[in-house]
Amino acid sequence: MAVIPFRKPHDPWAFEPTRSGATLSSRIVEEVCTALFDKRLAPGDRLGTEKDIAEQAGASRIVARDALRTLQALGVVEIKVGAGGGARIARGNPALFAEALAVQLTLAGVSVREMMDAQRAIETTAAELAAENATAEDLATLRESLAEHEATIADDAAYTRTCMRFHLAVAEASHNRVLVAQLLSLQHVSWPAQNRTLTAPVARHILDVHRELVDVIASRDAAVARRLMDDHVKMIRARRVSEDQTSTCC
Amino acid sequence: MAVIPFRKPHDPWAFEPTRSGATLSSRIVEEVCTALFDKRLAPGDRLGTEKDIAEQAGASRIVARDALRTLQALGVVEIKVGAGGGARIARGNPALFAEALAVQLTLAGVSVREMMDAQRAIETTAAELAAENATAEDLATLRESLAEHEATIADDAAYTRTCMRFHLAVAEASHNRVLVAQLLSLQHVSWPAQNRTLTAPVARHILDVHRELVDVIASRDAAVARRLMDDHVKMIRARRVSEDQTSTCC
DNA sequence: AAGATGATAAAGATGATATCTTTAGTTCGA
DNA sequence: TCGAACTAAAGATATCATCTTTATCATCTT
Repeated sequence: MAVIPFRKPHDPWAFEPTRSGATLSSRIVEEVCTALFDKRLAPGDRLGTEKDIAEQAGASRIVARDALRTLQALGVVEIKVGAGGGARIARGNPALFAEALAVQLTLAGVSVREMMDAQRAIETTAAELAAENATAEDLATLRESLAEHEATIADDAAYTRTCMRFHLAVAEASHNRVLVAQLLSLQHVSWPAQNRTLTAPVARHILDVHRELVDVIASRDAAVARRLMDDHVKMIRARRVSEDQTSTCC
Repeated sequence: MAVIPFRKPHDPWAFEPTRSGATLSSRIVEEVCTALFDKRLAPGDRLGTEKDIAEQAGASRIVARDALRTLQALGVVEIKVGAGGGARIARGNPALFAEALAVQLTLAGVSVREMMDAQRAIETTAAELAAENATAEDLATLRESLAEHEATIADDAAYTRTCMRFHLAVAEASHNRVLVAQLLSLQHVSWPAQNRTLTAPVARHILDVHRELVDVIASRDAAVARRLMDDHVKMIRARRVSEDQTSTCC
C-alpha cells in the first residue's frame, strides 16, 4: 500500500479488513479520535494545515478536507483560516453535542412521554446535586432568573424561554457537566412545542415552585430539592402529554 | 459550520442571499437539519447525488461533498456509492451518537464523579420505568443475562461486559429510547477503565443485587426498583472514584 | 426449445487527485 | 495606525479510479 499509515507499522490492526476497507478520510478521523482518547492529543493542540495533514497521510488535500469536515462536525477540531491557522483540537462544546442528540432523537421519533421521563431523570438528580454543590454565585444567578420570571410572566414565549434558562441554571448549579449537556439536548428537542396551555394561573404556579426550589437549594436540602423537582417535572410532563394528544388526535 | 441553529420556524430561506460568515456547505447542512426538525424529511428520504445537491445549491461538487461529510458525521445521512446510490436520510444510530458524546466528555475532561452521578440519574429512572413497563420478553432477556453472569463470573473482563449488558437490558426494559441512548453513551465513555477492584466477593455481591433487581422488576414495584438501583450505582460510584484517585495521585 | 443460471459490459455514483481562483485572516513594515 | 504581503481555507473545474447496480447475452440444464 502506497499510503503512509498514521499508525505505526507494528500495529497488528493496521491491515484488518474493516480498516483497509474504510476510506482514507475515515482512517484519518479514527486516528485523531484514537489519539484523543489515548491523551496523545489535548484541546489546543495543533493538527496543522490541510496540506500538512494530506502530506502526513500520503493523500491529497481533498482527503484531508473530508476528514476535517467530519472532525469539525464531531466537535473534535476547530478550523481557522489565515496565517497560523489550520486545525486545532477544540475545547468541549456541549451545545454541539446537544444538537447531535437532538438529531438522533428526532430520527428515532421518540415520544413526548419518553422525552419527559428522561428529563425527569436528569433534572431530579440535578436539583439534588445543586442543593449539595451550589455556590453563592449559583444562587445569585438563580435569584436573577426569578426576577426575570416576574418581568416576562405576561409574555408566553419569553416566559417559556425564562423557564428553560432557569432549569438549565439549576443544572449548572449542580456542577455536573454531563447533566448540563444532557439537559441541553433534551431542551433542544422539546423546545418547539412548548408554549401552549400556558395560562396565567399555570405561570404563577410555576413561579411559586421555582421560588420554593431556589429556597430549598439554598437551604442545602437535597432530598426535598429532588422531590420538589420530581413533582414539578411530572406536572410539566402531564401538560406536554395532553398537548401532544390534542395535537395528534384531531 | 458544524454548529447548526435549527430553530427558525419562520425563516423563509428560499430567497435568502448569501449570509456573510457562513460557508456554502454549512447552509446546506442547516437546510437539511431544519427540514428534518420540521418533519419535511424523514428517515429513508433520498437527498440525491452529490451532483444533484451541488446543482440545487448552485455550487460545485466540493461544497456538496463538504456538506454531506458533515451530515454523515452527525448521523443525519447515509451515503452509498454506485448506481442508484447517493445520500439518504439515515435511521437513528445510537452508537454514532454515543461516540460523539464520548468525544465531548473527553474534551471537556469530565470527572468520574460527574459521570457516575449522571449514570445514577439515568439508571434509577430506567429501573423505575422497567418495573412499570417490562414485558415478559424483557424479563426473559434479563434472566438470560443472569445466567450469563454465572457463566462468566470467573473472568473479570467477560463479567464486566456481562454486567454492562445487564444494565443496558434494564434500560431497554424501560422502553424509553432516550434513556437507552444516554446510558449507551455513558457506558461508551466509562468502558475502558472498568475492570479493576473486581474481586470475587464483589462479583458475587453484584450478582446478588442484579438477581434481586430482576425479581423486583418482575413484581412491578417501581419504588423499590429505583431504590435498589440507586444503592447499586452508588456502590459502583464509590468503587470508581476510589479507582480514579489511586490512579491519579500516585 | 424454453427457461434458468452465469459471465460480461455499460452506466451511474462516490472516492480520490491535481490545479486553479477567490476570500478571509495574520503578520509585519512604513 | 494603516496597508501590503503572506498564509491558509473556501470554492471551482477537470479527470481518473473504484465500486454497484442493471441489463444483456451466452451457456447450461431440463
